[in-house]
Amino acid sequence: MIEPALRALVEPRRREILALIRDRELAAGEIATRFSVTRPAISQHLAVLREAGLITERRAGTRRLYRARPEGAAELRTWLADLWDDGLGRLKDAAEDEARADQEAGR
Amino acid sequence: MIEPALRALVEPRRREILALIRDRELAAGEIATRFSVTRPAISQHLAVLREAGLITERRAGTRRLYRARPEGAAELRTWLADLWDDGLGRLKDAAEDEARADQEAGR
DNA sequence: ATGCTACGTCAGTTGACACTTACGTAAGTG
DNA sequence: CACTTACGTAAGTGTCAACTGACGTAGCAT
Repeated sequence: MIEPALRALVEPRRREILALIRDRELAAGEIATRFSVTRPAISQHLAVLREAGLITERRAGTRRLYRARPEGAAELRTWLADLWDDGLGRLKDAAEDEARADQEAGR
Repeated sequence: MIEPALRALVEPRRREILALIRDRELAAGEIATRFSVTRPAISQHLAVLREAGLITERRAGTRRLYRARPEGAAELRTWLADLWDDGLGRLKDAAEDEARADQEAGR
């Protein structure tokens, strides 16, 4: 399930949206005014972020308030950690490889 | 510079490639045989991963050996941590500046 | 009911991306 | 030298994602 999150975070505007609603709630329209794209575009971005589990939606009257969802990033972070940090000797091995590569390159 | 890394990781095959060369070196051709796509496709994936700083390339004769580069993920992980855990709002302000600049530029 | 506000959604266009085939190239082998 | 191996690169194609403009809808007030 990390794929939707990664795909959501690739878009620069979606990352900016996340930063905007990281520690304060904002309505869709308020978010849209901060960007140069049209309001429907922001609405679609919010849908992508919501389906990725990265934000929460709360309805208040005619408005919809959004906020970043911290748990959404947890899965992504553990996946990222597993991909590289698993096991202990990997960094050492990589360093040895680089040393060997430098040597063979005649540096 | 997190954008190239994110863009590289969105592709499922590139993530599989990374997992393959996480703790062992592999030649481009050997990697290609593990997938159903053609060898040039894998070569293009490797170029994307290399430009994102996620892998290292080492030439040995006519072959090119690839391996995951642990440091490549460090930047991505700190960015991910800052996006949610940073209590000071520095990243948020930066994003707002970007959004405002984007808007004022009329993009 | 009428009107207004703050949204989401649909339809269509454009640009980016992954893929294929064909070609070019550097390093080793007879 | 020619020949093969192990690659990267170029050109073209199909697909998907982001955008715009038009439309539909829920909530509130008059």
